[in-house]
Amino acid sequence: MYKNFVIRLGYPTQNLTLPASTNHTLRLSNLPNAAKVRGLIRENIADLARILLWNSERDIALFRMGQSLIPFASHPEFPYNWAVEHGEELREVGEIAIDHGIRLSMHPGQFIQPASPNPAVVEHSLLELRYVARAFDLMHASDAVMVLHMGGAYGDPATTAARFIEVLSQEPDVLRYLALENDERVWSVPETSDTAAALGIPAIVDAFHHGFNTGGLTLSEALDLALPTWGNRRPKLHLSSQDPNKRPGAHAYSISTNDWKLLLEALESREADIMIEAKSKELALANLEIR
DNA sequence: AGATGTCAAGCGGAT
DNA sequence: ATCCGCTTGACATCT
Repeated sequence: MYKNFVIRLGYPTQNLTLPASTNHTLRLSNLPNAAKVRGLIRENIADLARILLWNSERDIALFRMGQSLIPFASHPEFPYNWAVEHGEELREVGEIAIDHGIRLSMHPGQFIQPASPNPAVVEHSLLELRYVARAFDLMHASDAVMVLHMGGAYGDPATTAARFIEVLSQEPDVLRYLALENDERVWSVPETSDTAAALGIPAIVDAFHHGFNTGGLTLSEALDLALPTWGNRRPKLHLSSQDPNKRPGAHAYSISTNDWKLLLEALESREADIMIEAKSKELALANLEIR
């Protein structure tokens, strides 16, 4: 049914209307309390199921799960084998997504630095990426996307990009889901697209970040470069708007009409899955006219 | 009871 | 040289 839409929309982490969150977590000091951890994970999975059903009733075809779906999943002190104990629950919630044609994603955060010169940071980062791949596997989420920034450049972007490629080329399980997103300071679309191409994976254009760090490209040119990296998969994009009362780069409550119009114009008739990153989460989708 | 500050992790940039 | 922001919920500690 969703194939009828050229543009599909989604939102991250939580639903304010229900309300429901896939990002319930706990303090590290409480991690030894396995009963507490189990309960939180079941709460995240139950809320994910509620969100997926809510989305399906409104033809919302994308959802980004919270990175704490399994809190501290990659931490060495995690108290039990989460993939075994929650495997069936993850399979069941994954089936809801499949049944309703909803594409899932996750977005490991700023501490994930696979190109770090520090081997310990690289290893922690890989553990986190493998957690995401494992969760997707257990959910049978074959079209899911693991969205990642390339992290620091350590004063030498070319060498760092080469190291990023070298490290991740050893991670076939991660590469099946991984996509590289441009950021507002360090890595622009031409750089993420080149790195992604070298790894045989796609690049996500974040239209808002692109405005701060264009790499010399218009938005339209950036899309021309990144969209083909998706091959025959539906391309993913990110969109957000500037909060007028906060520092440059801060996400607004909703999407400005102009930003939406500019992205649609740059896309022309091409299809895309657009993740809407707004403080008002699912509420921000209501004003966006899709084709 | 309610408000506040801190919590695993790493970067780049502002000051 | 130090600090802040990235994002959000949990929760220890305070009033």
